[in-house]
Amino acid sequence: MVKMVKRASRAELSLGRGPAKGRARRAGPPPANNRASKQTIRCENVARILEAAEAVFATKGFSGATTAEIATRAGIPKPNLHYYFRTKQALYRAVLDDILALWLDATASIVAEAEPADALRRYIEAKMAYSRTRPFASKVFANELLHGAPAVKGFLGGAMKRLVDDKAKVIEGWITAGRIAPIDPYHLFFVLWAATQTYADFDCQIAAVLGKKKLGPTDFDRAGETVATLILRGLRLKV
Amino acid sequence: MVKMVKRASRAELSLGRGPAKGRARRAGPPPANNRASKQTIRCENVARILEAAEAVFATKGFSGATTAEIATRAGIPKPNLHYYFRTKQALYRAVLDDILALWLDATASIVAEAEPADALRRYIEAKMAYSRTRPFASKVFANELLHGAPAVKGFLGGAMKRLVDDKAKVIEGWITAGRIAPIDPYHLFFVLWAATQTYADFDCQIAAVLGKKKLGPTDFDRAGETVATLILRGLRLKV
DNA sequence: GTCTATAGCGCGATAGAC
DNA sequence: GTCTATCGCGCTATAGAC
Repeated sequence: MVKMVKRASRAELSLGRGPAKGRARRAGPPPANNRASKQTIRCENVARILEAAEAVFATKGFSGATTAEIATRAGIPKPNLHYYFRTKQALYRAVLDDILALWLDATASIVAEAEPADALRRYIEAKMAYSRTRPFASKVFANELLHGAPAVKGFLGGAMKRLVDDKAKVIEGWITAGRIAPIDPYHLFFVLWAATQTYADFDCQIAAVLGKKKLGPTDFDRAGETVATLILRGLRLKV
Repeated sequence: MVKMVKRASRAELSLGRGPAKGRARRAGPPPANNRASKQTIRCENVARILEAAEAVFATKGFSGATTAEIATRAGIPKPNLHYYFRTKQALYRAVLDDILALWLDATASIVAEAEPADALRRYIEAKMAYSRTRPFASKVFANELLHGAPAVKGFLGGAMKRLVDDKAKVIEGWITAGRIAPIDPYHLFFVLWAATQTYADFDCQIAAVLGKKKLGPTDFDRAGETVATLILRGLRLKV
């Protein structure tokens, strides 16, 4: 199994969406004084490659994506891509690593002390916002899951399971306290994920059925409102 | 299976190859009538290829799938596959055609005269049953949508849109009659699709989070119960 | 660090004997 | 109708000049 590499340089890339979690910097050769511009170039190129790769992997899948297309989209020659990421597989892993961090963050509002209706509404809004602003991330993840999650199985059964176990306890606490109606907390999460991510993953189907060419902000607003209404009522909470 | 046989004859037509002379192939029941046995062999082979192709396309995606693997899984030599389906693309289209028919059938219970709670519960159970018994079909369709639905865009904006327009009117009728609480009928369908298909498409994620190796019948039962409960309560119906 | 040119090879598709 | 043997394209990845 390939070890995670080049994590350090990605910390400050993330395209300005949300605060980057503090990560250890690269433990490489000590930087000389006038390396600044070179490092900047490297960071910029890596960022552009990762952004291009996310888009191409999202629309073509892993096997359908070509390093040539990623390089073209990133505006760099193809061999340079292989200079920054030795293999297509390594580039894919790097893209996925970025996405996994996003996924863990979204549950932040689900805590025992919160008002259940507020917490769930905020969670749905946060997930729906990801679907709107980071559709490629959602699609790359969906594609990975569809094919059996070869690269993220460890994550799913590890960090992700622990997080959901934790949040499921919060939900159970709310049920025991009579603050929400009884429900299976795990399946509640599965439904929430599905209902929000479907607007990113299967946007073309939703747009086609709605008779539109593309989903717009109002579609996402209406979607979020519908999901929140169904779930809150479904837990016998005041909408 | 009946559908596959039907599709087989359609594939025969589209191939435009006339009947040719030859003899029986592998070991099996001796032919009572030359013509009939040839057709039987053709139907059987086409059915086996379609079944194998659905599984391989589901787990590998279109580009990740190889005709060699499909042929091996179907138990026939690779060139024979190209004899029945001239190109990989044509085989993929044939697999999709089978799946689209399934998708349209599922809404049968949603009719104005029905009791809303019964109709919706039956719909959820039907969709969940597809996720359990035809996971490959769901995955192939999901994969197609993820990549922008190049092969089924016409279907989505055509037959599928008309069907959903129709069923949405039924839902609206229920709302106007005060039989269910107000909701956007289109987004209700999107949530229902997402919540049920996620158990086929992303089964590995759900299994991993539940700490299991694979989803079993009881998982699907519990999932269906949770989805039905959330939706029925979400429409202020008695569970 | 950058990029041209190309090696190496897996894959879809076919020719042609049986 | 079946199957062996193979072709040629397009892809990942690299060697080596600048």
